[in-house]
Amino acid sequence: MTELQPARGTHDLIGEDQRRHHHVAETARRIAASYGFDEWITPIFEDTRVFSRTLGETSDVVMKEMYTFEDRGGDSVTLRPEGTAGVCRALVTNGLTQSLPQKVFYAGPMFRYERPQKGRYRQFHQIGIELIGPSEPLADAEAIACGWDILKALGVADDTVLEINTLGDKESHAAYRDALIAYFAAHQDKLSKDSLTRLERNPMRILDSKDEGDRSIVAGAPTIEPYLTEAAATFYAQVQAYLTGFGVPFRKNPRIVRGLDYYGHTAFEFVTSKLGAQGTVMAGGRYDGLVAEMGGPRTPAVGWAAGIERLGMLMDAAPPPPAPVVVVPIGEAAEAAALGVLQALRAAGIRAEMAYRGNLRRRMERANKIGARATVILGDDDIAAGVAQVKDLRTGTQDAVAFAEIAARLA
RNA sequence: GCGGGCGUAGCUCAAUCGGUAGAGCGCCAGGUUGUGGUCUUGGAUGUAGUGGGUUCGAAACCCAUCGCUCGCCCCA
Repeated sequence: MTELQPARGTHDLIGEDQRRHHHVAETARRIAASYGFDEWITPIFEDTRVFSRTLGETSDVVMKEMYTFEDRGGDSVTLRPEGTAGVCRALVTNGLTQSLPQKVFYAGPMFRYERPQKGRYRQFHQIGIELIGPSEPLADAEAIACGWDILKALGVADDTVLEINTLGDKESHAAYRDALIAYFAAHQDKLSKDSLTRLERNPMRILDSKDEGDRSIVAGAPTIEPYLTEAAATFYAQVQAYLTGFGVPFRKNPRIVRGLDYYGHTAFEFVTSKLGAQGTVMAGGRYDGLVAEMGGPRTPAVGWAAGIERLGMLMDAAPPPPAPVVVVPIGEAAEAAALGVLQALRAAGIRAEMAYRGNLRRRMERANKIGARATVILGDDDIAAGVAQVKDLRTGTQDAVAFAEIAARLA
């Protein structure tokens, strides 16, 4: 490969791509702020243990998907594969476990070493929120409502459905897990090869197998509800009641699972059918066990994360940048006067550009091409008279405006 | 990590059976050196992803490699 290319799974965000990206992040930031979330900016790389600790031993495979390397001092660091672990680490290292609740919003790049697919990259970007402290089911519903509002504001809510499930508390979860293993073990002969290995290392994952044959077996598998303790069942019912109270439509999906131990109770995903196999657009749940694994006191928390690229692909179009005003001097003498006009426009908050080169016709063409809404044409006669020709490129009308009034005229 | 499809101009894409590469758009310049959009005339651009092989001859066939894409695995 002689020509330089972006590294595999990375991409440049330019033009429309950048605008979509920015619009997703800004919209999320604004709406999260209205819910009382403050933005945290945590490091893009962390001590590898920040992630390995939370991922536990399920994950000799998972470790292979992280960007982990030794720095020059011999310490193992990892480019963050997700946002929650870093936020929990920051909560602990900043002593904020004494100041709960903390309502955190974040946005930024994440890194996973995997095979790129539609909406799935090695460097990608996520937005997310974490509501740390409350153990009440109202917090779960509020986090979800915030996510729903963001999807609505982005115009993607119509193509998206919220699916919720409960993972129960420890007791419920253990009982359900045993029941599932017993069920699938009884159907071992009909399970796919992949699911047989799942049965060994991560039986819950059989529930979202994509294999045709597995699906019919999964269809008959037990759901968690009969195994819920009374407390867990009540919690789940309350989450649903609050969601209804917030006006968030949802569908129960007993097949939603989470791989790691620190998850419990609520698990949810916003799903679209418009992105092929990568249909989950926002996912989250309650993780009361994570802060403790980070070395802090046991602290309840709930949150979600969403891929900016995926949301950007679902959006109709990003709002276009404001149309500029172009200042067009005719001749060298006029250029000096044009600089003053240009800066006056900018000072008034108007997006203004200078037409650098070519004859008048060329400069007008240029202005038109970049989508200018108006041009301010400055000739020697005009300058002598203290005016400029302000031409509206949409209507084609043009008239002389005194220097001092140009900015107000174009505001 | 595994499997399918694809890779030709800045972009979107053509080219019969293997005979030495084209269109549209865009770009640049002129028609019009004080007025854009429409019109019109002309112009530039390709290491055919890369490397190897078969052949008198390869964009086309074969192998490898890189990248993109769709799916699987995984999904914190």
